[in-house]
Amino acid sequence: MKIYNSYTDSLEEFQSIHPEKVNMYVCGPTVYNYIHIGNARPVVFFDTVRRYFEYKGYTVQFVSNFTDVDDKIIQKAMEDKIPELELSSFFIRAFMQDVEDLNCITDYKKPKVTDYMAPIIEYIDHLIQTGFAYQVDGDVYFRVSKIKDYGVLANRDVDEMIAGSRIEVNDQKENPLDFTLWKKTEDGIKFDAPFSLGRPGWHTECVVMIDDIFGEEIDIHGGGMGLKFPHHENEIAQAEATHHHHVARYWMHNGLLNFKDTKMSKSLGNVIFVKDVNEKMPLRYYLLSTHYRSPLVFTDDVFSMYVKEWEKLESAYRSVFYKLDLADTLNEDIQITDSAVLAEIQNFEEAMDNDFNTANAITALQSVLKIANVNLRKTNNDDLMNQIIVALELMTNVLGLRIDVSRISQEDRAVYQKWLQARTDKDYDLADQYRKELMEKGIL
RNA sequence: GGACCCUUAGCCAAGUGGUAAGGCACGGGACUGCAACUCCCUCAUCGCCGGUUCAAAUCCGACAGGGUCCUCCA
Repeated sequence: MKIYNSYTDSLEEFQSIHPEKVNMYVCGPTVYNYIHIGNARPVVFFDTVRRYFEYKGYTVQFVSNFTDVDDKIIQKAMEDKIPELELSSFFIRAFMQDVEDLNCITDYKKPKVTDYMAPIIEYIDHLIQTGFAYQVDGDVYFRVSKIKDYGVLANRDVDEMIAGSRIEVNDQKENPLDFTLWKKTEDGIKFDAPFSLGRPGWHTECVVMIDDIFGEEIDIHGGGMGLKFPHHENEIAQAEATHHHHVARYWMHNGLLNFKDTKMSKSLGNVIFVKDVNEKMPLRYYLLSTHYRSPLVFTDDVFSMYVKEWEKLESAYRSVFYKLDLADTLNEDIQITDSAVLAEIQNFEEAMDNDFNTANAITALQSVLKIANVNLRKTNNDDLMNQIIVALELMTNVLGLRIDVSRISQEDRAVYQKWLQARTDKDYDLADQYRKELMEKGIL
């Protein structure tokens, strides 16, 4: 399979460091608010990446952090007059609820900055000892000039960045590009370190967590395009300083989500929270409808289109399922042998193998729906119908699209028989009554 | 000031040198007791201009429009 590596800006054949195993880390949220649908994009996408690797037979160790120490958290906590940890734990729970509602796998490791304070301090201290960092009046900065590859990930020329800077230079730094490892603070939660009473910078946590949990370079590091610079660049700089590798073999960055014509961001205030979107599966479907590296535009009209497509998927799947269930011929242990269905599974895998092209994978899914609908009214094709169910399940599992169906109860079966009988009797008033009941349950 | 990205039918979206996948909407049929669902058919020469090539949506250049980033902002 091929993955687009942001570090080299090219499509590369994926080769895991350890056979049959994928170690991946995705930058998680700073927990001071609910997440919006733009924040949900990497969450859903990298969950899908994980699912596909598992489908391919890999064991995936998936890690995603929570940044629970940060200026924004401190500020919000002060506004709300509650302790920082109370605020962050509230939004961690809210995040997990959203993640679960989006049908993401939730049993992954979720380290928090507050759990890693000692190793982070130790790590910063080590950088100072080795000359990669320096202290100025209680603050600690990373010495970027020591890293010769700095700027490779973000594809930036260091000299140009300095020349083009329009931001006021912090004259405490040796070099304007140096970034904060530790910040001496007056307000809010503070931690005791040899440098000062303060809090860590944002860029160190991921490196320390990855080192602690994986103990070596990992296969994949993911996150939003917006994190590429400076966050990921700085992670790499630190890893080069201490571990002499680039954190990950493959860096993956998803495109941002725009709301109408600008990006959706908390600071612009044009956000739609995940928790406020009722149609969670259509949301997931929408987020996967475009290749992950392309920008995605959200408007109500576009979203309603995906709500509709989702309903088509759901209704076709249910129709096939209930057809088999009513005939008592449901059999999900069947082998797929139908050439058309097999071809679509192959298309699906080829799409996913090609840098997780979920847009094309969805096309394969839709083709299976077509096969289902075309054959739904035919008889004596239970075998094919069962193969379709298996194929749909395979695809929707990889994409994380959950369709709720359950076996039809005895009572509903009776209603179904009565409906058929009433139609045979041409008693349409009665038939319509039964039909309404069955439709409300989604059986028809 | 600098770097990078995007522009495919009414809408969403694949496609990276060989004469435009798929979905939604529209229109025309079919099925149905009526309806819903579903099915069949129809629906674009790829922002604009110029260049390279036997051949370009796909490569190069200019222009227009949109977007992101440029030192503690996720």
